[in-house]
Amino acid sequence: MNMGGGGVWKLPRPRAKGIPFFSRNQIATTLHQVGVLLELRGANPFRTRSYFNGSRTISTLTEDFGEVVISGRLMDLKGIGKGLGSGITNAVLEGEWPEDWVELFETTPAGLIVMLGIPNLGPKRIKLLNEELGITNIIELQESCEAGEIEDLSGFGKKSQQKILDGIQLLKRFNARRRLDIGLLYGNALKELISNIPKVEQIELAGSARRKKESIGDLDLVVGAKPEDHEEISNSILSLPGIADIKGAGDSKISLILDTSIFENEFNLGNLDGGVLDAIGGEDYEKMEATGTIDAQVRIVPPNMFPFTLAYFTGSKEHNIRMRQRALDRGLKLNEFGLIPIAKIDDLKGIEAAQYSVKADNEEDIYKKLDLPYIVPELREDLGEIEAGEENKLPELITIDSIKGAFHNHTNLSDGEATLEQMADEAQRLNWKYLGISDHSESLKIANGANANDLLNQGDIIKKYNLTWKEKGNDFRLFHGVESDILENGKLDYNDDVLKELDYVVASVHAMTKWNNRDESENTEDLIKTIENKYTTMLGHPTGRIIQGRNGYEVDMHAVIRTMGEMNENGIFKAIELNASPYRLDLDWRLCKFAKMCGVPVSINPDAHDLMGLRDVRFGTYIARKGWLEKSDVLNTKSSEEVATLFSKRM
DNA sequence: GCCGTTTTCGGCCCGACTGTTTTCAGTCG
Repeated sequence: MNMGGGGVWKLPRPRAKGIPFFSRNQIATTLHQVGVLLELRGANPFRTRSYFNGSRTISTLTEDFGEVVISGRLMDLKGIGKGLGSGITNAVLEGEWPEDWVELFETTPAGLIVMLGIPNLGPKRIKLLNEELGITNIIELQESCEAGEIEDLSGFGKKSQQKILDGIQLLKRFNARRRLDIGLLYGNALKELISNIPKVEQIELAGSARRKKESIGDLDLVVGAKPEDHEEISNSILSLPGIADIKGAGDSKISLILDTSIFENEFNLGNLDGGVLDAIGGEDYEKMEATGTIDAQVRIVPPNMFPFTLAYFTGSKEHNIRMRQRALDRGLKLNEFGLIPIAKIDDLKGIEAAQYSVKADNEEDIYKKLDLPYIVPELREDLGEIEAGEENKLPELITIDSIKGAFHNHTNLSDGEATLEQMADEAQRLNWKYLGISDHSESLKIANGANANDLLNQGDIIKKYNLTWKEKGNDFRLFHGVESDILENGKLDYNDDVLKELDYVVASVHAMTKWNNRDESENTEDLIKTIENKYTTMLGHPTGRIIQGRNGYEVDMHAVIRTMGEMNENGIFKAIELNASPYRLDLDWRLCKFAKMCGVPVSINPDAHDLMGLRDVRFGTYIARKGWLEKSDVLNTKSSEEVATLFSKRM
């Protein structure tokens, strides 16, 4: 879902074909945007929150959204009341947006929305800047800062003016967030350095990096140590290498800016697929990342508080709200210092009250005290994990060691760096039992797509290798596939005589411009046609998004997955890719759970273009875990015999 | 705007930090 970032916000136009006039994604996005616009108007924060909650409810709905609206069950959903309910129903059934929403969109300068991306600048101060100085976009804001006009405003000063300027630079460079792989690189490097400081008893990465979000804002680390050692540890942290700047250093919190000198070895992004590199800014991006920085917050707490602080700063905010509420229901108060019986503390607050906290040796203890089994960080998003915990139905999440191979990989036959042999060797070094080779297909000229002859030749070579390995008793094989471009009307590259020779086909969209310029229903129809093609085995990078680079094309992925689920039910094997490249992580984790529910196997594919690329499956595994997937939900945990059987289940 | 109910309006998570301010508002997580 496009929650903002680039571009001007516009209310979507109704679909020409009639009811439902708007899709789930359109409604969810609109609700979110109305919420943001209301914030910029200074509306009641609880009112704005109800729009955000409504957006969330609708985007995570597992039922068919149109049907829920048409059958009049919309207002049965928790968080959708009279106001939102009637507005949405009218939009979906009549094709008309509520007047007050239209007014919000028409009268709010789009630049104000972009300004929200500047760190430490929120809706209230943006509103003030707009009203007092007439600022409507980032360019005017920057000019105003440089002219020194901001510091004279009430509530602002020299420091805020400089902070805004710094923030604008940050926003321009990184869109204010960083990809998971980058965040983990910095986060683990800092964790390692701090763990070597004497008297540090515990250290853990918290925040969205620990929850394995696809992108993260800044790093949070929690350190446990005796109070008398805090000052010494704090000083040691401040003298670590890799610190570009110190933003603040208090008793319990240190705020740092890290740069790439934190890494012992040269900063290296690895080999990227040309299309991905272009989408993210080409060589300019590589240069920017090599000279990049990231914010980090380190909190130092006594060991007895460590589990509470860790849980608190791991989040998510939504999960924490539920946990706090759960504590309140039991006469307890949960915060970053402890889990405290309310009856005991009178007016004591914060750290003072924490002396009465119940004891917890680790996070498990906190969950236990609130009558829940331990919930792993990846699941802490308030997307059903608390309910599942109550019923003891939490999933047993997949781990990297159950991966037996992967199916979307390129060789130098198309745009890969390594040969078939090198890729096979590397897969065996990883202890995999099989590797799927799927080079680009003929019509993708830009990626040196293979012609039919070369592709069939590759198949012959693969057969020979497989035979040799079998004779030697080597438990490894290659599967021969192709990453076929999706053509007009869901057609694949090559004719049937070629396709039938392959073990499998990964069907992927590459003509992004065309797919971006069509509406959701057209794209959805074409994807469904592709899936219904006899030779399509799995859908590659389902939406085509590049994290921090571009949004995916509009598509009703629920409908696509539902179709795949029906086909699987009827004995026809169709899988969906979770592209494990940290630049993609597409299928989105929010949809993994839905695929699982529909019985659609997920294939965690690295989309490797060189040997190192194969190791990207770990990012895919993180996201699969975040998406509630268990070993049995993932195709590439199966044995090669099982895979071969599944691939043969065509129409 | 939603929810729940003591059914018609009050509560909605809560604390730290920052940069302003001279006791607090805004932002963040």
